Amino acid sequence: MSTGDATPNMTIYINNLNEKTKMEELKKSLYAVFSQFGKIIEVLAFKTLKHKGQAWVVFEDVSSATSALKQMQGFPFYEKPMRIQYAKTKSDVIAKADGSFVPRERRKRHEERAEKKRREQHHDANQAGMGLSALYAGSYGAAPPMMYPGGAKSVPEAPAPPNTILFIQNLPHETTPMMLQMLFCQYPGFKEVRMVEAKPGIAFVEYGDEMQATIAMAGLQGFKITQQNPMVITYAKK
DNA sequence: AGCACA
Repeated sequence: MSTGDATPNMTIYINNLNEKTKMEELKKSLYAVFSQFGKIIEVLAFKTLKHKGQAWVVFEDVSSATSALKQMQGFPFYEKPMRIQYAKTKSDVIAKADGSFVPRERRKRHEERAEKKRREQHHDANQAGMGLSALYAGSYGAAPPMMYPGGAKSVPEAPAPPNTILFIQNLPHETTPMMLQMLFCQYPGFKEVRMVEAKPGIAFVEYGDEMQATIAMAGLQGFKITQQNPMVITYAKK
């Protein structure tokens, strides 16, 4: 039972990203889906052959990285499930901040004539903006692959396009609308929870717009009300 | 598959 490979780190390493996604778009979207777990200091991605399909998200603290890793594991992103690990080493931004940064050997670049920056600039993580429209482009509403250690399987469900209404499945039968409200109202734009008496185990949750619904889905995907019941969230059919 | 520091 491998619990994951690396030891906890403020930075998560993500691979299996869609390599067709353009860099700025990718970074913005990563920022958009991960900032719910805590303050993000930096998002890094590179287009070089060796680093395509990979990214690093640097959080302000490890607990954010840990919940991001757990909650977003396997999350469908540009039509591919994210694979997330802790980064193997400390990010430079962090090392610079805590004084442990030592400049590494130059990469093998024949040209290194300009050593430029001598003052570190602090990235203000607030300028990320809403990059979520990008997410909607890919068909992103399909039921995500469930890979929860609890072993519950997802209910097969036809892919639905983004919607302001989320469809929640695999709830324990004792779930009440109030319980769901407490969970879902944490996310901006929350409007209401609807449950159908005749159909236990499912619910509908509505948000003001699709972007808000998407954030809530990402945040609560797989959330377990009981150990046996990781919730499965998809967009409701229109 | 591939762990960097635009």
